[in-house]
This record gives sequence, structure tokens and C-alpha cells, in this order.
Amino acid sequence: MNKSELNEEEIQLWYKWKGSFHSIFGRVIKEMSDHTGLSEGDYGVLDRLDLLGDGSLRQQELAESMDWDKSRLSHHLTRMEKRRLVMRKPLDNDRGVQVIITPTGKSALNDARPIVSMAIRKHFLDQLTDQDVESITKLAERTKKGSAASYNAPAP
Amino acid sequence: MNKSELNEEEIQLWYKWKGSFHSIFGRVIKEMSDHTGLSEGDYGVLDRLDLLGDGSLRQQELAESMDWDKSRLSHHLTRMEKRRLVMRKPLDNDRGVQVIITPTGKSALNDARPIVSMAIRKHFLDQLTDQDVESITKLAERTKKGSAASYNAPAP
DNA sequence: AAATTGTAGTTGACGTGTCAACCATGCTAT
DNA sequence: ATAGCATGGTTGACACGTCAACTACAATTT
Repeated sequence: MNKSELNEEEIQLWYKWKGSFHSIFGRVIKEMSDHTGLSEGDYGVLDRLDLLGDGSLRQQELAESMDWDKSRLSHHLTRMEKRRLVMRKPLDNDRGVQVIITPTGKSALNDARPIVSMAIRKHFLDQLTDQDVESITKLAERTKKGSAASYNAPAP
Repeated sequence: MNKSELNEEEIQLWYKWKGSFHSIFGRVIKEMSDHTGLSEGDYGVLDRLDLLGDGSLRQQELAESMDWDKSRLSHHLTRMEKRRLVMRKPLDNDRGVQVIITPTGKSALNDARPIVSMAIRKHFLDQLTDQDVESITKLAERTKKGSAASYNAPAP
């Protein structure tokens, strides 16, 4: 009975929201991958291996920290292994797998960090007013019902 | 010289922004595709054919209105044609192609409309404060430098 | 001990996106 | 006329994502 049709403004708001996200996000990722050859996923993996695991993590922990399912991560690691960015090593006690960043991976990550930072600042942070920051923060708070992974960096 | 490192809050803001978007957007799309079998792309194509073209558009106009490149659209239409959601018909004067919504496509679209509306209301609009709305609107304004496609529905 | 369940990860199939190369045709300039 | 160039679209290769089915083995249950 509740028809719930959206009016023009509501539809436009949805499109604006989508549009801003894709535009900003796309610019950041493109800047990184143009300069480093890493994709967003590559960077996420390497970053977590480095910061959360000091170079290596169990595959499962890595998956959780990225909020990726095991299949997605498995496929992605297979591709990254081919490019020598990471290695996999089976654990024999536990039946898990250790994912280890290679020197190549570490160096790619180090190259990417400043570029990513600059890109996020330029395309995202510099575009935001204080009100936007507050809005984003609160919306995230309201939104994150049951989505575990919020990537809290390891304690200092 | 400009190191431009991000501090913890800045990084977290980026992750919160990404997280909210994916969470909300994912819920809307999942609700639609669970109930109708249409993907986001399918819906976008059908919606524009219906509203902008009254059932058909030149492939290139469709591409522009979606802000997709011709290759992406060509691949997508090939898949949609297989499922009988649209048809392609070559134009002989001009060397273009007319994309036409089929009865199947039209009916799928009509089924999807209320579901999409409800999902957008539930997962997106209902989560927003007035401040969020203002923030989204203004950010989109500031952001849309040179990105043509903002999908303005045809005049009433 | 044998059967069941749970955990960790892999695999294949297929939809989606991007890029570069290609094809066909119409337009323009020589 | 012909040589280029622009337009509109297709194609193939490959990266990325998702789903369901599968393997392997450890831990419990019976």
C-alpha cells in the first residue's frame, strides 16, 4: 500500500551522491594506479600486511581486516603472487596459510604511500567543508551496523 | 618537499566515507537484484531507454547519458540482448545503432521501479539528516567539474 | 573407530569493467 | 578520385567480484 515513489529531488540526491563518490574515488585510484601500477585491492592487501601484520598475516585475518570473503581474497592473492607482490606459505600446525609481503611488494607499497596520501588530500580532504566532515563521520556511525571491518590501525 | 602525510583522523575519514558508501549502495543494489534479477547496469539502461527515449535510444546517446564508454556499453548490451531485455537495430542512414527495450525489459523495469524506490528510501534517504542532504548536494556541486552525465529526467 | 560438523582455503563459471586494437562508413581536403 | 580523418561500434584479452561446489583436515559426537 505504501507506494513510496521518489520525487525528483530525492532521485537527484541519490544520483549526486553516487556521482560524487565515483568521481572522487575514481580520481584517487586512478592517480595511484597510473603512478604505481597497483590497484585498490593490491594497495589494501599490502597496506594491511605491512601495518597490521608487520609483513605477514594469516589469510583469514587478512580477509577479515579487508571485509572481503575468502574467495575474493584467494583469487586476488593468486594474481598478486604471479606479480611477486606477495608469497603464500602453508602453516602446518594449524591448516591455514600465511601471506607474506615480498621485497617487491614492500617497495611498491612504499612508493605508493605518498601518492595515495597526496591523492586523498587533493581529491577528497581538500574538497570537504567542516560540515561535510561531520556529516561523513556521523553517517558512518549510523551506518555501520554489523559491518565488522573498519580498519583500525595497530596501536602505536 | 610537501610530504602531505595523512594523520589518523584523515585516514579514518576516508575509510568511513568509503565504508558508508559501499554499505548503503550495496544494500540498495542487493535488494533490487535479489527481487528482480536485474543488476545496477541493467536497471540504468532500461530506466534511460524508458524515460529519456520513450523506449529506445541511439547507442551513443545511451552511453553518454550513463557516462559509460562505448565499449562498456557494447559488452553490457550484448549480455542484455542474450537475456531478451533489449534489442539492437542498425540505422541505415546514419551508421548508428538503435537500442530498443523489449516487452520483457519493460516489464522487468516496471517490476523493479517500486523496489528500487523503496530500497533507496530505506537504506539511503531515511538515514540522512537535513545536514547530510545539504552536504551531499553541495559536495556534488563542487565536485562535478566536467563530468557530463547527471541524468536529468526528461521535462514533465 | 566411524560418522558428523566446522574451519581454511581453492576452484570454475560467469558477470562486470577497462584498454587497446580493429572495422566500416561517411566527411573533408588535396 | 583518393587519401586521410572522424564517427560509431565491436572485439579480445585480461583484471576484478560473486556464487556455489569442492578439498582437506581437525574437532566432536555417537
